[in-house]
Amino acid sequence: MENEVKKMNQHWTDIYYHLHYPHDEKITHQVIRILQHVQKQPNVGVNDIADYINVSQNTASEHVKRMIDKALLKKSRSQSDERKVILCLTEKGEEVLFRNTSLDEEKLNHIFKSLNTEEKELITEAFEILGERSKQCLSP
Amino acid sequence: MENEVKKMNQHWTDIYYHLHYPHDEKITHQVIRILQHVQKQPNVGVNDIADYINVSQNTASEHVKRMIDKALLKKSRSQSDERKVILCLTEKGEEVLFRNTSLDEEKLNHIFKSLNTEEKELITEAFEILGERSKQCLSP
DNA sequence: AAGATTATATCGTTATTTACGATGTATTAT
DNA sequence: ATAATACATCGTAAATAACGATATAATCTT
Repeated sequence: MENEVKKMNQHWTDIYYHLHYPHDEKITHQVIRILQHVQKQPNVGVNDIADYINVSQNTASEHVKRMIDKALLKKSRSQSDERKVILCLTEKGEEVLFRNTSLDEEKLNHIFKSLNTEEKELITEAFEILGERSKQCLSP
Repeated sequence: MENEVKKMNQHWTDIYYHLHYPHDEKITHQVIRILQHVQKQPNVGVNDIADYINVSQNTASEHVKRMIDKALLKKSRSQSDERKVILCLTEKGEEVLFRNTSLDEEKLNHIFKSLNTEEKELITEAFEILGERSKQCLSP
């Protein structure tokens, strides 16, 4: 059981290493993590980011500012509370996040073409199950 | 088919978002990528890194220097050619890479416990297949 | 053996990033 | 009216990242 998990992680990192996009942009982990958080959680504000990446509020604010300057994020205010900022990804933000966390669709397609129907179904279903179950874990 | 791939990427990012370790260290993408490359490829030297992350040779050399200072990498020289540096990960390097690219074993274990035997086998096999096939793609 | 090539290292420099404490400014709550 | 909340900005400090130029040592070529 323990072992299954370790092997799976082995495959997980192999898959990412071989199938990720060539990420040529110079981007930090913090920025990626902010993009992820904004994409996956609703109504993320500056303080949520500070908590999530574990920095002070002003630092988070500056991250957000820089990311808006780079057109990765858009900012609006909550209707119910005008103090609160609501962030969302710009198209560019989506794209940068995609290129830095997803698998290369071309390569994936290539692999899928080499699989038989049974294997394809197997993989599709495995990811469906794991994707759903992961959401039920406590959010990070 | 195209659609299968897109859905899979959706699950891929969901899984990572929900199951990654809380990475508290401030680390750049470049450093992670260097760690990955050194771990997954044999006999990586300074120039290999420069090519891989697309920077000039001196920049790569300085990355390596900083990473050695931080005890993420170890350096030795090739026996057959004393000019060539051979890099490998220190234990700390392995650990940092693990915490920044793998899935949280505890969370994975928790999920595995909630799966029935059939689902477990499904997932295990899916990752085995995908892990193997990904290695046959052209290396990045 | 001299010169060229290769692999890496170092230096000087520049720009950007990252983070924090302190302080300021709206907006909402009491 | 005052306090609390959510965010923004300023000043500052340290680290990072990148490059061109130059240096060094090992290996290859002729």
